[in-house]
Amino acid sequence: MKATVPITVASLKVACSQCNLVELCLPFGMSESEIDRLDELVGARRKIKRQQHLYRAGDPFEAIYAIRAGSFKTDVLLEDGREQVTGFQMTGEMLGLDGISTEAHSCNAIALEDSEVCVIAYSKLEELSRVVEGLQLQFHKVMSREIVRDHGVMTLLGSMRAEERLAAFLLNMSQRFTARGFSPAEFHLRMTREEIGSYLGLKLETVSRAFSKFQDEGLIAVQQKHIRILDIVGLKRLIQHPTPRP
Amino acid sequence: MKATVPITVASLKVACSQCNLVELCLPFGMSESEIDRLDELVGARRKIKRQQHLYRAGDPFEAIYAIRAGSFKTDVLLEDGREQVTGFQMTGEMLGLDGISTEAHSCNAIALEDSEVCVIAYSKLEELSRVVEGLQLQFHKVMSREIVRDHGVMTLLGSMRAEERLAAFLLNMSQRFTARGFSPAEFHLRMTREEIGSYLGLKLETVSRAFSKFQDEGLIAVQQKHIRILDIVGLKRLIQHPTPRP
DNA sequence: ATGTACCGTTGATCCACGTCAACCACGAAA
DNA sequence: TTTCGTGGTTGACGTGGATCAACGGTACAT
Repeated sequence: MKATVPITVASLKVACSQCNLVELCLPFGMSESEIDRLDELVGARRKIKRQQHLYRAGDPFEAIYAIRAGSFKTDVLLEDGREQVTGFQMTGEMLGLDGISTEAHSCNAIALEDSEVCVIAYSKLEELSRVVEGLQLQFHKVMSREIVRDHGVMTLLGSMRAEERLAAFLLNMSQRFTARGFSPAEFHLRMTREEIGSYLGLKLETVSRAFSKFQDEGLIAVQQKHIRILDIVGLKRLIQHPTPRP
Repeated sequence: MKATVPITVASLKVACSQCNLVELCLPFGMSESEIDRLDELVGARRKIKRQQHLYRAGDPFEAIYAIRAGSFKTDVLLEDGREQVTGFQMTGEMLGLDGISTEAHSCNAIALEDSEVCVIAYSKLEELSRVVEGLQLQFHKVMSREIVRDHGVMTLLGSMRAEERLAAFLLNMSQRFTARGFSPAEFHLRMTREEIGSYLGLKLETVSRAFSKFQDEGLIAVQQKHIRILDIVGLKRLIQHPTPRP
């Protein structure tokens, strides 16, 4: 029988020290005493319903966000209506780093499912990271990781063909689900084919066809948004050995 | 008549407070007294000859670099030999931010011409930015700006056609030369067609053809690496109104 | 001058992906 | 149950840019 946890104000408050995302989130690598101090940092949680915006391009920048539950996409809208998805974010990942440079957000963050974020006031983060040893480094690492990730996407968009892109995307998702304790081989995508396509620089039809092709070749089993990876080695091979060359 | 500056050890030492790149570089937005303290930060200059590496992917990360003179490209090499140029950097811009996340560099930085950088030990930067008010914020802004820039490139690679990409590239170069006090309309590209192509996700032939087309249309005058922009409005129009749509 | 190596230009052809269009699957609402 | 809307699949066809190939210009060494 399960113990009932009494609902108190204290238990509703966010506490990094209590959060089971520690090893994915900002506190990673910090000592216990440091993490205790982090609890001052996170002001509030905020719930965002599916399809709603966490922030929009142009919004004044005040805070960054750590995803506590759920997932998001970030995108940029061009004047002529074209949309570019710049990333998909899952639990433990940060949102809003783009806003620091101009003190206004430069993209939209939209929940792919009902989600919850920890609100981290940037002013407090600055303040605290001057004092708490590991926080400064960890925050810099988070930003740097975002830059490295973006370079990876640029490589994908700049030099890979459609099937390689999708294979890379699936392997990346698998790896991130694994890091969160889910199955590496079976997962549920929260985004549409069109959003995947936008992210990968492809049309939704091309994404769909590539999914079907992978299925025909026995690499994966697809049923709508549900994916089962049957041959992870085969997918990796697709990326390393593109089209046979002279 | 110009006064002769005596060459002493002191005058050879780098000094942010003396550097005329202040408004482009890390010290931007900092007070005079803050900038004075920055002088402790920059340990040494380093000269890099054309085509030589400032750092390579895999090198242990110890410092970031501010470009004092010259220009660089950064690139990622895929196992199969494909190269993706992830950026071109000019004076006042930062290099090496990618290394923080894993404590090793994740790309190569190669000089496009004989160049000189200021070496900023990362440990010192961390230390000093805990104390100096404006340095922490400015450094975060530099990283954030890199993220925003990368999103811009992702948009370009993911949703623009060849000529739009080249137009965006030229306008970006023009704007950066302008910020450095050079002509907005006439400049010298330091990179080859192949490098531009790699950056824009195009083959060098396509880049060359797009240059020729722009020239035929009277938008620019090209002579090898020398570019003159004749119709900046026309170039901007190219980006905002892509192919006429239904 | 003369060779040589790299870089850039241009043309001819090909093909991966976009476009257009029809249809199907699933879930929510009536 | 039917209806409706959104999202996904599949086919037929067109095209933008890749590929292949030849040639021209420039810079630098001899």
